[in-house]
Amino acid sequence: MAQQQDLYAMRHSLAHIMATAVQHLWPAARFGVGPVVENGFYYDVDLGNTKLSDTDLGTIEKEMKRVIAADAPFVRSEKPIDEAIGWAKQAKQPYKEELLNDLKRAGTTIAKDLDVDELGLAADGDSKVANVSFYTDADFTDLCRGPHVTSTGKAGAFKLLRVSGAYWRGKDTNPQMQRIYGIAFATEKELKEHLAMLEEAKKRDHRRIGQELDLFTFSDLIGQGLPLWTPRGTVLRKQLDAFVQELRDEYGYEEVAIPHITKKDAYIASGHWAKFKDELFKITTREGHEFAMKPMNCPHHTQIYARKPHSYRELPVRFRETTMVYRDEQSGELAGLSRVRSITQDDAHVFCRSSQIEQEIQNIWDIVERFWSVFGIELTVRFSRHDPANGDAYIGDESMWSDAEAQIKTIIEGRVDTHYIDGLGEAAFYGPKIDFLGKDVFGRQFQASTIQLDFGQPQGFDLTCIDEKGEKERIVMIHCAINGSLERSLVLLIEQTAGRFPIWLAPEQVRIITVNQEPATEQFAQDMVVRAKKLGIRIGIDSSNESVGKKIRAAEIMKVPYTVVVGEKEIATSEVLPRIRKDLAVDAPHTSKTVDEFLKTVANEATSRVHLSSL
RNA sequence: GCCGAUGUAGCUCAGCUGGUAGAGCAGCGGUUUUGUAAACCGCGGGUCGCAGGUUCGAUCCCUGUCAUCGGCUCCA
Repeated sequence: MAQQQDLYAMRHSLAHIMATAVQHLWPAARFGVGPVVENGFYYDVDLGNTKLSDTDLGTIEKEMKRVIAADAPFVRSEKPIDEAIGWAKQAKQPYKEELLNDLKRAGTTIAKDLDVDELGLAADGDSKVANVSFYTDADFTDLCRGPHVTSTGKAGAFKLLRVSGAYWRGKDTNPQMQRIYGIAFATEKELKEHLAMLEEAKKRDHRRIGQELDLFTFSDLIGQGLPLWTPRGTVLRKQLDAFVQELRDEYGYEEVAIPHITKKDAYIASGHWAKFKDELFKITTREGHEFAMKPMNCPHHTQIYARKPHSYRELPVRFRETTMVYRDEQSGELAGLSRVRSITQDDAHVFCRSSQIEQEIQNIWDIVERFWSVFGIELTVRFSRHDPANGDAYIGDESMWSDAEAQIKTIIEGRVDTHYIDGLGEAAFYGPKIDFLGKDVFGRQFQASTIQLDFGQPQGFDLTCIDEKGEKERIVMIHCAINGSLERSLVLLIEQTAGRFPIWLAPEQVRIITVNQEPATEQFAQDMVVRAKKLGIRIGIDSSNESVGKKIRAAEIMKVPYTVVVGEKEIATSEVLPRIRKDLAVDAPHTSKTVDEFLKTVANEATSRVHLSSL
């Protein structure tokens, strides 16, 4: 614990040292905030027209090393708030001045967009700020609560990684500052280890593996954020989806199918038009009607529900469909498969009575758990609730929201106790959500599975059932996606496995390698393929005129689970000695089997959805 | 969309401050008939992302544009 605090102080101190260096190099620099983040720190600076590029990082690092070598002490001081504001004015630090003014006005129970750590609060929990604290090192003084190391020489090992734009206080209507990022550790050794780990992470990047294993591609001609799935990648998608369908079938979901466009009217009724009209791909027909590519499936599904009256006895009605939706995301947000414009949702909608909400959510959560546990992937639960301070962003009244959220909270706490993130302001505009967050190989978090409660669309589309008294009753909708999107699932899956997919997922499960090109060998291999295909095994042959060693290597690189070399020996004995991919071979010795035995084993494994081989 | 960086063969990359491009792997052809992570020889392949401009001449300099990467913002 003490060590963690030390590291925090080091990183925080490095942020100040970096600011010191920046001030030396660009005396007119105006500073924003400079907090500690995971593995390091950053500082937001405004250098006017000077734009930093990566080459400036070296210059800043050099100056930082000079500041560190001087080993200047960090000195704490305190000023009354008004005096502090005067200081900021005099020092020509408008951003600090703004923060101090906010602090004076709002006290310590400050607006949430203020970074508390960055403010020089002298006393915690006091609603009226009397004094604020400052830290000075060398010739740089900054508003800051601390703590810091005692002197600049004790700041530890660091490296500046990058510079990027960042809006002042996170608002895109504010001026953009330059954010300089660094990582820092107590020792050089730990720093090196972290850098090595980042290099390792790059090798698992789904974009790289997607290319190496030939899973998907992008084309400038087709467009940004529109992945094209190769035969191998398509196998992965189909298998994932089949798994979800299988799970959902157990819980009474029925498959439906809808067109990919719709009239704009559907989104006006759902409420999406008002909020998301700029993010729709719009289509104007030759007769001047406005259509849009569907950005979600709920309005379509509501109309399937609404085709006829429903008795309360039929409820819950559960529709599922895996289909693409299209969203015109801003170009700068697109990234590999984790953010795309054509999103494959394994979407489902439950139409039910209020009294059925809890059971339905529990069932969905069961599916989510059963799905992800097969891959050994643990997701973080987030309770995504509305922000009462931002009422305009949501439909419905406050009491509806607080009731729904209370219900969801009880469910969450019943399942994970306190192990969830409180997502204030993360709700959908129509209702609270339970989101399941995954992390990519670089630690970037994004939503995968999601369960969403919706009171808005049943109203917008006037969805009802006939209750026990023969009267119309307003129903509730639950939206859920287990994968979230197949694209995002594949990010998690590819990076988790580094492309070493379990057998049931592997695009190519068995590869036959011929020793020579004799007709008898070819024939033996072909026979094996025919038998394998009958068992539903995905099998390939490499009968190219290359050495066995080279062909083995090629199969290894493609992470094929089973490689079988066939030649005179196999023809003579009708037995094969399968080579098993290393990660699968842990508890599966390489032993000879007859061809039929071998293929049967593979076929069993291919349906069992277990990770490890039991051959 | 905003800030910064990058864009050379299918892939990974080289190309010295302007004189129209190279390597390895992959591919194709041949020799070889191969036994569990790279046989040997040869060949083809690039309007240097695209479009303008400057210049006698542009992969290299300038402008625009498209795409990728890292952040910011956004995410039904």
